[in-house]
Amino acid sequence: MDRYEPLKIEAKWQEKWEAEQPYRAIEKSGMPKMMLAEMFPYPSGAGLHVGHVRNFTIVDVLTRFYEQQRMNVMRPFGYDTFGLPAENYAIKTGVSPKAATATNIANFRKQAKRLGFAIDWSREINTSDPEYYKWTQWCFLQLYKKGLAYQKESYQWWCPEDQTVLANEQVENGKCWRCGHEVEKKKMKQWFFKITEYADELLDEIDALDWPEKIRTMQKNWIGRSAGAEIEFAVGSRKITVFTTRPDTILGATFLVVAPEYAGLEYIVSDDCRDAVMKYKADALKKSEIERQENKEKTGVFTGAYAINPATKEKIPVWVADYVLAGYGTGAIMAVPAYDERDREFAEKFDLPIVEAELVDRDLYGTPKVTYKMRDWLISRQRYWGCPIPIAYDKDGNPHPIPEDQLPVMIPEVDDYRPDNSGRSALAKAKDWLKVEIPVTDPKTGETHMEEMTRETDTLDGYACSSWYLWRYASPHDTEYAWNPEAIKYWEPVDVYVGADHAVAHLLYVRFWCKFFADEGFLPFREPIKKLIYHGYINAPDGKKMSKSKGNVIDPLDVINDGYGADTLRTYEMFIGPVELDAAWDPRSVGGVYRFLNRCYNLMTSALVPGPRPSGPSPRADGAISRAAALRNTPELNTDIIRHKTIKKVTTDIHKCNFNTAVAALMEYVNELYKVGATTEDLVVLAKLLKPFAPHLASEMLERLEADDEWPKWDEKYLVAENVEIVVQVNGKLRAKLNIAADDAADEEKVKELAFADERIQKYIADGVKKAIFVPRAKLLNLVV
RNA sequence: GCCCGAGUGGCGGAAUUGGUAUACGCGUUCGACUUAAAAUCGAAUGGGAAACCAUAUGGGUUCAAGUCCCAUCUCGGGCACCA
Repeated sequence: MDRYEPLKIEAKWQEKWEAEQPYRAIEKSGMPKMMLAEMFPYPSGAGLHVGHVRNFTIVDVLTRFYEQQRMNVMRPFGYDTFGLPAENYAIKTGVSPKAATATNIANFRKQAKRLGFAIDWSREINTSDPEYYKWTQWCFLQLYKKGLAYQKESYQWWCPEDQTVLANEQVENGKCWRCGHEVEKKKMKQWFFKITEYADELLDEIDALDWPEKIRTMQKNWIGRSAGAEIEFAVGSRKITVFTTRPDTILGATFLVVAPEYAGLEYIVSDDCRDAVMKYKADALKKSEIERQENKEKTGVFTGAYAINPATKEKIPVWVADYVLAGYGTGAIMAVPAYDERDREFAEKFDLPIVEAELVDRDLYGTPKVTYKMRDWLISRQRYWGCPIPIAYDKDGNPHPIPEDQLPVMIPEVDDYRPDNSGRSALAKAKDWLKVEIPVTDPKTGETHMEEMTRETDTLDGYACSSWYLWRYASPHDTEYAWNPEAIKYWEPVDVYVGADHAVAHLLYVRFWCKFFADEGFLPFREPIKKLIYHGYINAPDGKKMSKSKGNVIDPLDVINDGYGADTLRTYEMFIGPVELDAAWDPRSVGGVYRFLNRCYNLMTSALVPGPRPSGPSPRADGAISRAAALRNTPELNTDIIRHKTIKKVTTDIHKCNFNTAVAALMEYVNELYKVGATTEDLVVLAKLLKPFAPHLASEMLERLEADDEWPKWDEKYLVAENVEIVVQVNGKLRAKLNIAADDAADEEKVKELAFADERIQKYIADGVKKAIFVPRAKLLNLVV
């Protein structure tokens, strides 16, 4: 007996796809293009997890859906390979990050192929490949040339465990996003990208994007624009400039507060207060972010200095307190305890005056100023396994860019991957590599000579590598350009981008780089991603996060190899719930999806067997199929209506990314076909609609049915039934359903006549009907008694 | 604390502009097939004997409310001294 054996079918089709590579994307002018991508994975040693499968399957369903509609589709694939896990593994085992990465990529590729994704494998990229990071360095140099990559000495987040600085976006609740260790503040000279240059545009254009509101709100909050004013307060011969959003409250400003890290603090502090202020500053710097958050009790000390309020001309004291943040505004505020809750709390604690003053004109004493919460993006990392920053220093310590023709700056081979104790990465251990000859032009004579310099030993934040990879997909092997201008013009921006993480960091950085490279004339668009699908996580059956330590991890490859196959896994993960919500894995529901695919297969085989239906018991298909077969071809029971209804439902559901209800509609269709019998046309349509979810089974069905996979169209004429059901309510309650001819259903008088004559209705309307509301659109009649 | 989002059967979840609540799947029960089990197929499945009552709770608007309005409770997410 022919039965559904997913592992056999899937092996057959995967072999065929491997040999034929049918998903190559080729530019075809005049043909509408559709480019789709997932947030490329970090290939860990553990292999694919169920979350990857959800992510990649969403992209695959859409890819196949558009491909079947004969759009010119590109669905590339790549690996985000720099980062701490590979480096820490190297420190522990001595296996080089390069070798470990190669092994992990091979495993990921194999597993992705086992899931049957419609990937153009010729467009595979890897951020730690020198052919790739050469261009990451090129991007850095473009930003450097325009002053958007710069060095600054300031207090930075430092992770003592990973021995590296971190960007603001990589500190979560005062802890390192990678290892969870508490972070500290450390004063260091570091490289930054000037993302704040684009703060306004990043904010203003976000609402025009087809992105989930949640992400747009998070980005807006992160950028955090506030309009206010800067006001100068004289302090002896010096001055303190404060930022305020309420310059109109200046008459109530009874003291100033500066942050502990405030740059001019040591110059204004009086001698008798100096010890107390310096001690307070030292304590504040030592405090971890966690401690600062836990203790919101106001603390602070008087500096001994007084400022002149420019509005009242009164002398007001200057305090230092850690509730004022060094990095925001000017690091100094005018405290108006009558209007600001925090200032009031501080004033009450330290017995400072609170004055309920009148408001003044906003522009009277200050200059208008817009401030952002977002800071510039700190990109230096004191780690080995990253993209080297293409910079060298002369003997005076001045930075010089590595000339573009010397790229890539290769990562040197070392024996020990540990950072050295001086706060430098392991790159510092490659003594020969450190020395480099850089051409220097004398500004006076215009002559160029070579000068020996020392290379930068910091590497770039991995987010830099992922800030441009979507463009590399357009021309992944180009040796002349980071992205080929013609290819980028055809394929991009990305039409659909799918992911579950990086709401602010990555998704803000790609927008920033896009705007910069558009300004430089390298990109013909200013937003890189048209539509973003942000899907939920898949949790363990107990609803908790899957984790190795809890032992509740579901391995997708186990699900496949248990006999369910990739089609069941894929379809299940689309059926699991609304795409944007988290879902809990349910092993029994996986079985339900398997049964559904099995029913699809049996429907086909029983229809394809010529002659009388198989009789008697059989392993998978028996009586009901026979009955369905017996009903087939009986003209009264044609399936045109349900077929067209299903085409419409599945098509519109996929457009709306309602994958769970699309699968439900297919299940409903199969259930119907089991009852009334399937025509060949029904089976072909079923296979076509099923293909995005279960491509192996669907391909097998289409082959046996000798049909192509072109997406079917529905015809509205089949959706208009000859008879319709009219709902009759009495006082809003369902009392009867009338099955009447479609022509009569639009006729109010006719419907009423039939309803009044219906015995189920008569008993409710014996005392007369006050009002009758007929809604043809809803096919509903409501009688008010 | 502030800003969003969500509360629907035993469970995951469906329900155009307000218009038949509970699609689909799981689970459960019964039946067919089988020596038996599994698998498969079929039937039933919100509660209640019924009238009726049910979409977190209490009000409101409406001929009609899961959907709109007000209040309350619970859960989830984001931000968190941003002046």
